[in-house]
Amino acid sequence: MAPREDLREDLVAAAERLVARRGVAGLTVREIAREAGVATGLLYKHFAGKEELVALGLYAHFRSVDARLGDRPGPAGAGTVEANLRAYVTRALVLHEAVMPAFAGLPSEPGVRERFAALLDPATGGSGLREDIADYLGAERALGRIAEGTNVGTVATMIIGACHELVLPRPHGAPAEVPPEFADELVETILNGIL
Amino acid sequence: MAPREDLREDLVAAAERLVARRGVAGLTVREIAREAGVATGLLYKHFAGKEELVALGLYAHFRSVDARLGDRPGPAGAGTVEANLRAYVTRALVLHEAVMPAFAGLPSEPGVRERFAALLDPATGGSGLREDIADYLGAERALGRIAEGTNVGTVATMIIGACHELVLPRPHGAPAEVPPEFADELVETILNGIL
DNA sequence: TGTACATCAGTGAACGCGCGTTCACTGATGTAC
DNA sequence: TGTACATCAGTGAACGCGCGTTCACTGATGTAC
Repeated sequence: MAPREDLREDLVAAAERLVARRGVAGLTVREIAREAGVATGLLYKHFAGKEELVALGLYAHFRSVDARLGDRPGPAGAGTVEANLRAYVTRALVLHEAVMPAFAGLPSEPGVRERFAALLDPATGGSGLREDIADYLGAERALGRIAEGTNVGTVATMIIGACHELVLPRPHGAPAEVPPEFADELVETILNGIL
Repeated sequence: MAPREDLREDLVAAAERLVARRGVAGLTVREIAREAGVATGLLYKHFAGKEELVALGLYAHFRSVDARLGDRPGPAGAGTVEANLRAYVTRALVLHEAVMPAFAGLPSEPGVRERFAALLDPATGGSGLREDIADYLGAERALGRIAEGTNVGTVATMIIGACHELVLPRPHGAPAEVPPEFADELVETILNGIL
């Protein structure tokens, strides 16, 4: 039989589709092989085992969503801080909505989590967006466009955390839907406070 | 053999200890039975199955942590808004730190999640703390101690989300440690903004 | 009080299942002559 | 070109394992006489 040179990529792509569709929890090698249209055993000719393949599929999904986000907001100094922050909030919401279901099952799969972490850029550690926001705010602070005493790390955590929280599945089934004015309200509060 | 009247409670307590120690992911009925000091089969004389028992153990853990938190901050109008909010942030941090590891595996166990959700007060839906904070802020707003236009739901989401985010396990192993000044910084930003 | 029996809380080996993984096999292709 | 053979990508039944669940059994207790 003729060798398929791209079979490794096909298998990763199959895993990626399944991860995007149903998350890492409960995936089976038989399912992935069926999705790729090959026999189960073939998988072990290309990967150390299920965990490596699933981690690669998850990573591919993550990268794909990240790439779809387009250019980063900013740079600092351009436009208004308000508009830039709103763009970052929207970015965080889209990222979390697209990626959350896939990641939900990760804590139950320590092997996959470790392999996935090893694939991430060690510098950013996978929380790239949080660092992006903190860096952006640090630059604005240096330009004097936000308060001197601002703790940019805390603010970045608040923004990411609020998006995360909003998208998180509630105990009763599906996550609450995101109110359309959420990004506006969030940025307004961050900029002006509530006093 | 003499019937043990409190065996049902013993089994739930055993499940609670294991859930608190290692989370819901990967628990086995044999483990729970061993922890309770009884034979595996006995479990099925008291519960519909593993999922019911684990859900009850998780609920007991949740209630136990919640009870340990003590009285709610507030009421609105008393003390300063700053001090009250700081108390709520501390409360949210403690709750998340104590409860997060146990809940981490829930998305992979839909049966347990459903049974757990059914145990929660249908009114609060398990996000009781978020509602508490929103209610508190609503009352302060009515008293004129915070800005009239404040969207209390968004602010509550930001507070809970930031605590959640901070406590969440990172891709690389354990969660980042909580900086001691985090609560102060968070409240300061919420109150005054960053402009 | 003593004895025979019924009850039933509790036991734990056994069952069925689905999983990740292995491995003896297949058959199309490339090569030697 | 035709033929015999080696190669090796790909197959999928079979294996071993751990799981949730079941069920025939045990033996201490309560009861009847």
